[in-house]
Amino acid sequence: MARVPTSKDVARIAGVSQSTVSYVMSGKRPISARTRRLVEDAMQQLTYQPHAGARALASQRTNVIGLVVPFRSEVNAHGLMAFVEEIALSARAHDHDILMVTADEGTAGLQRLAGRSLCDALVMMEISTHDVRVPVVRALGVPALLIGLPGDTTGLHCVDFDFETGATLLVDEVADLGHERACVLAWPAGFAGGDMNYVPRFRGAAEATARRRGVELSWREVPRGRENVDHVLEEVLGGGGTPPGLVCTSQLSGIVSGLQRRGLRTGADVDLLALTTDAEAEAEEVPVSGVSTQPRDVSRRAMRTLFQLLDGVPPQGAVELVPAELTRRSSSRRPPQDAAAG
Amino acid sequence: MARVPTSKDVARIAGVSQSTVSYVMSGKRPISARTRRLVEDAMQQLTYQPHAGARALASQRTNVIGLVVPFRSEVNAHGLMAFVEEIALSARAHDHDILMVTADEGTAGLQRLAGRSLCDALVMMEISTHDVRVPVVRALGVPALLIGLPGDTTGLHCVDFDFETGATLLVDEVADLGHERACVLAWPAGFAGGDMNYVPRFRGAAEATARRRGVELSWREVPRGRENVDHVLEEVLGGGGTPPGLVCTSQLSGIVSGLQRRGLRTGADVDLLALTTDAEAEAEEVPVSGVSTQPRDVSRRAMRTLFQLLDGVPPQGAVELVPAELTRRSSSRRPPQDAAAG
DNA sequence: CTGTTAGCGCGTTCAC
DNA sequence: GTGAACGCGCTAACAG
Repeated sequence: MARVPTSKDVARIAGVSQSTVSYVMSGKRPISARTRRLVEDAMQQLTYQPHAGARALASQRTNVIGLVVPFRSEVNAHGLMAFVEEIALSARAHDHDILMVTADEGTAGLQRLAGRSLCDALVMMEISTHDVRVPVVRALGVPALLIGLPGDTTGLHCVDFDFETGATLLVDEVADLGHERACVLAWPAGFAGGDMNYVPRFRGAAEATARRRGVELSWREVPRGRENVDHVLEEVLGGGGTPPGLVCTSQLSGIVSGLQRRGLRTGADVDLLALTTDAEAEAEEVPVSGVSTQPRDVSRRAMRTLFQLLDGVPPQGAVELVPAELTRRSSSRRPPQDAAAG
Repeated sequence: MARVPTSKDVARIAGVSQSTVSYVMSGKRPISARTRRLVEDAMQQLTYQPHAGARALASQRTNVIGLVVPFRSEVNAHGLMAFVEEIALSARAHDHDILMVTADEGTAGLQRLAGRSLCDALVMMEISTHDVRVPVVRALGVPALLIGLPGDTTGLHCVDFDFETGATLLVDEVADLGHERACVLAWPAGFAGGDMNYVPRFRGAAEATARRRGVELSWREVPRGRENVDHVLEEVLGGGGTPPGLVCTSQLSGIVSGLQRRGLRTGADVDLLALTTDAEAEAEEVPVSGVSTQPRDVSRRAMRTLFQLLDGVPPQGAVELVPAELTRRSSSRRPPQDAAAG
């Protein structure tokens, strides 16, 4: 464990002054080719790396992004991992690192990260309508980016998936398939604390579209557990007659199993669409059609605007929605040409 | 965005010197009750928090642990999240934070974290037998803790699950159930890079136990995908007669579905045991018996010894294995009393 | 028990 | 185009 080389060592070996080394690194001043080579060679030779603490102290910038991770989230683990990985990758692409705090630290985590100057900016996910952390970040005055929409977005920067358009696409597809009835197998009542506003956003758009298309829409919350799934499916499908077009927003695999138990093949006996990630949709034995919530896209956009903020680019909008797209796989029939075109 | 208060401000308001403030915080010197109150009141009043960079510069300690996360891992996402969350929680319990780097940064990430003094120690997961990162951490001389065992553990500290005992428990259970044949539905050939030594460790112990118990053991690698699962199950179960006791080490849900497709009920028509996490085992419709790899336990032990290292406690052993336990759920019958006792 | 002082390693004015 | 000098906020010897 030999002593770590400092910029002073580099300067000595290169035969220049310490500040010259600094300018070679930052590029904030023109440096002659010869001097630059001398310095860079010295750095290589020593495998020099700047001390993060010293740099943070002098420059007031840590090159670290604080990320609040909701481990106890009810959304699927794969989706969460996708968010986090993509955020980490984006950060590295901008020469930043990620300091991770768990969401269950609540506001204390935020105050620590900001107050101790552990990071330059914050990223938070799973924002609820009345999220207690929101007023805190606002007051903190730290650059922040929220993934999800709080009720009041004033003074904030948010990125979220466009659930409204997602709902529209899904219900439109059900209508295009000729169904007179649609059923949304929806998030259970207390899902993720019961205060996620994408639920009413999705529902509002779904109902509006159903009205527009003359489709009868029923909204069924599906509690966890096999019995509950079976019970809801019995209510929805037990009456006989043509089953309604199904739109599933959570617990996809549980519902797919439930349909299997009833002897229904998705894409043949019943049309199933889902709001979920591509990965989850494709993991089912019969790949599921529907709208992807695109966690990676959302993360990328979030980080893009976050770095614009850090670079002093004037923010163009407080709220950014990632557009929804419908992907047809095998769990639903293909609509007739004319309907699809309409 | 007013100026952040410093310890100098605290000192001025408390009417003491800056170093006294420092000693109140660190407790490295006895402080009179009166002075302590003065200082703490001033801190409260200013909502003072020490500057992490400045502290790191002066103390040579960052209070940050670097964590290398293998996002692209083939092990299940839930298990990975459990590891990471538990590590984050343990870190906070010791007043440390987690700096996260992705495993695909390779050795570059390690050198950056260590070279720039971004953290005091490293935690790495998914260590393979000839992991290229291992010689690097060794050379770096940074306190490190590996979750998993490299081929050569000299000079390192490792924590892993006790796969040998796990295998023994599983095969013993199959024997206790009266089976003359056992079949391990094993990791596919190139799993996680094909160099994870828990595979041969598990296999060796499984085969030794089978020999000891007079059970005929077959080892079948199960490649991904429904067709592959079905194909292997056909080979294993197609011959008619009593099916062998099944031990599954990966792709549990795919295999459970495959058994379902063959009309076999686990726990009745066939005994199924698994090596997996409790969460995954209990997520199946018929909860699966077997041995849990205990990601949270492994993480906790890892962090415990890591902090002992950081606190200068002499390390008691280079390799620590988390003991295996068998949990009986519904996917396998209960062995007769006398056998279980044996 | 407390205050004084000298760094920690780097960024950034100034002079040259 | 370059170097000397100061400050960032905190810790830890050294005095008293």
